[in-house]
Amino acid sequence: MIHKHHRPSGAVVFGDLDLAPRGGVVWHDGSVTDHAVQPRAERGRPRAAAAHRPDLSATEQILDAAAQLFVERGFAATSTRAIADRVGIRQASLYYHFPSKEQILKVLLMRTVEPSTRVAAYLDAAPASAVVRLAALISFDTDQLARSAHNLGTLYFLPEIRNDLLEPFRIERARLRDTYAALIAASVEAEVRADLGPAGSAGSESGLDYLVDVVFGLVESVIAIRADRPDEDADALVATILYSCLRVLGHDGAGGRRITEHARELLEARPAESIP
Amino acid sequence: MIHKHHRPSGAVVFGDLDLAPRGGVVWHDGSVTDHAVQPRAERGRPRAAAAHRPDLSATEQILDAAAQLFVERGFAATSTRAIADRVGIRQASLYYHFPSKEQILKVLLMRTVEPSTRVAAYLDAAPASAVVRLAALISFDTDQLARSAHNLGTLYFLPEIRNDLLEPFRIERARLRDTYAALIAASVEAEVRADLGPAGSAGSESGLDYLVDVVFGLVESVIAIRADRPDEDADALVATILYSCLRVLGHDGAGGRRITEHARELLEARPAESIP
DNA sequence: ATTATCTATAGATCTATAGATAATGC
DNA sequence: ATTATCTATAGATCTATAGATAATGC
Repeated sequence: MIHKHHRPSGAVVFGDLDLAPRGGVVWHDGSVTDHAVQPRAERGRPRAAAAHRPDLSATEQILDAAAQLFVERGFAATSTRAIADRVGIRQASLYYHFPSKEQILKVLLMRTVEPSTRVAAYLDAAPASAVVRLAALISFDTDQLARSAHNLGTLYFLPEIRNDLLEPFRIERARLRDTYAALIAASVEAEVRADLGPAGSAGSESGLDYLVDVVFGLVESVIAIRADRPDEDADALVATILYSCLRVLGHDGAGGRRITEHARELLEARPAESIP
Repeated sequence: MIHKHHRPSGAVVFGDLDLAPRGGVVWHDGSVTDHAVQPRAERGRPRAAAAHRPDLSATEQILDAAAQLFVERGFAATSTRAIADRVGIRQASLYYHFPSKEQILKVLLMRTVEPSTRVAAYLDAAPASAVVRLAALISFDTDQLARSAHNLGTLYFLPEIRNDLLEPFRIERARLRDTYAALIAASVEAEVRADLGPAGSAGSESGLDYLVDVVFGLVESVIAIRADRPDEDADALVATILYSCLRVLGHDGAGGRRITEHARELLEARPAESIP
């Protein structure tokens, strides 16, 4: 069954697809095709107040304001009024660009995870050993989280990510985790594998699964660290996390340094279409 | 200046101290002295519905219901109505036991962190090497988080923990982190210390600080892991996290196993007053 | 004519307080 | 008399929709 629902000022919800005329197209997977990231031309009724970020399109201004507020106060505690105030428009004007508050969150989440899944897809079949590809993924992913605009990774921890609307995000995220799992399985040193006990009675929980959890947790720890102390040196933090991941898997000393170096080269060598 | 404010049914806010007659005393640090954890006697007007958990005092019933909901939906998205419904009382009746929704969260947070700070205080001066004491702390703390009632550790990631009222909780947590930092500084193997570069130009950020972040992050990763897959084997997860922390600090192989074993003994040997 | 805003508001919350009430305890 | 509930409600939100309006574009 297809729902068609005309919005007051032209925005249309048609099946999975939400259209928002000027703001671009909000697809069912939450991505936005925005034809105007550049400063909005002076179409439509003028705003009551001047834009705070006139360098961005209205849609981008909303996403930016919402990102700050969702990170700072959480989703439920951020009113559409607060978002609009920060943008410099009236609360109701948000709904010309997005069909709901949830959709704003969805777009932010999809954008945040997309670069990592893209790089993960490239690394899945890249010409290097598993552990080097894993190191490249850890490095890219951690760096991404360490430098994201308003520490957007924080959004991953919002209780609202369990909302039905956000399933596409959770699926993307699970795919990323799968790539990690495959690379980790092929990267663990024999000594560590032995230490982890019941070596995976194929199917059920193996020691390896916990190791995947730990590495994934280590990568994401950058989010909480940034939240606690925003002024940390991103480079040093990212390096320490990669170093720690490699040690956990049994790669230390000169071996670890060689892997790190190759990972850096692999990332620099990747083709343009895998670069977000 | 002292504020005194009589609540409708006898609850009184007096300076920092909130009194709630039957529910016990809610102290300014958020702890509760509850004189009735046991099934509430049949005082007062009867409830419209039967209690779902008649084995607990009313205050404990509220804390339990709120814990579930805060973890599941977050703080802002949980209404006092929803908490009351789950307890089986009317929304307004909550306010006989707690002066505000924030206070409920505060009590939950203080209770969650208290056992770890208590053990940390004991380990600070316990008769064992720094690395063994650190391993004991990691083990206890992780285990605590892995087994808490409704994965209460999740509350640490709520955006609301920045509320002024919750400063005592943040202070407790910072003290715990300080213990970690001191023990880690004394536990890092020389090789790792050297790898971490600029060996701490006393005062500013040293490589060691990032290592503390990483270990703290590793311990807390148990929260996110439980949230993702609630059925994981807590023992195996805790063991893997401890194992990983030790490897990160340079303690692997037989040395690591020896530390783990001693840490277990140290925890079992601790005096009764440090046992929550 | 199209676009992007605006004003106004319906309807549904939500927190906390006021004060009544139905038990038990003394 | 004390305790622990209840009913009722004030007042402040908050999301989303309806429809008017002030620009530009053709």
